[in-house]
Amino acid sequence: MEINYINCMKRLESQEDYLEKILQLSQENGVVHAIDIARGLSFSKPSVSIAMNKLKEANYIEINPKGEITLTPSGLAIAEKTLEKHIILTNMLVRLGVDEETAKEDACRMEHDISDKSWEAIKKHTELLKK
Amino acid sequence: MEINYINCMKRLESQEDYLEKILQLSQENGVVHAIDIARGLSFSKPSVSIAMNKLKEANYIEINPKGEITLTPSGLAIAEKTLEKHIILTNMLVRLGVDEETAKEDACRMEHDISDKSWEAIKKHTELLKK
DNA sequence: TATAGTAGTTAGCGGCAACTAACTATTGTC
DNA sequence: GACAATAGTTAGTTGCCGCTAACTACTATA
Repeated sequence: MEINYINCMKRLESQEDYLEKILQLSQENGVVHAIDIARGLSFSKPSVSIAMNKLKEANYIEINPKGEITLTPSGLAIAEKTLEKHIILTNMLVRLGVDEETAKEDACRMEHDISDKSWEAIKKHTELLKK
Repeated sequence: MEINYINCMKRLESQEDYLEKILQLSQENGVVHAIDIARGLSFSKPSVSIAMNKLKEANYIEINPKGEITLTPSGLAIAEKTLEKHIILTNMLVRLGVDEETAKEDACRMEHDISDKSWEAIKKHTELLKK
């Protein structure tokens, strides 16, 4: 098999992790502060502070004067897709016989690597399986 | 679903890429030099030179005075596993309807993220499919 | 009201892994 | 033998993304 190594580069996956966490926290608690993200991801406050500024610059989140963080439509789109990937990949692995712990860890990394094209194919397949 | 973000950290994936490429080149051409790797991965010579020293330090490769690079048993083990993941993941995606180009690109990233446990499960599943 | 705790920021650091520029050493050809 | 091409190395840079230390600002309580 011929293997093409070009375009193997990772996208900015830390951003996806942050956005996914913001979505998850907003679903659980409503309001999201930087400190919640730091606790949720086990990162330091400065790491989160800097990451939030980058996400704001990229127009993925908004931060009001109270420090409340909300996803913009484009940020929400990424967060939802990433979270969905996380959940479905975990389920896929569990169905294959992988223990939940390991499945979650692997899904957490793989969720950043799957192109939209492959993602659509996987989703279609899991929907077929449900029937 | 409860999601655990701890232990989401990547392993050293550039090393796996290098080892995989060395195996592939040795299968194709026999002898492998740093320059072949640089061309194969579209990396600069210095990048490869430094990476080779690290792989040598880690006892994954040996480099003779002529500059010929060979995999040690431990390096070969990683290379074979990574290459196998690459191929099987690509095939999986293609079977799901993803075009070959995209499948290869995605497999190239995902191959580094799958734990041994999940990998065994995936392999078992693909072997079942063959029957 | 003084003091302590909480949230967020700024400055500076370290590891990883790519890069360019510029060097050395070897090989091969006229 | 000289000169060019090829292979590899060294030095220094960049970007990403964590970190700690130390600061500010707000809040809440004795």
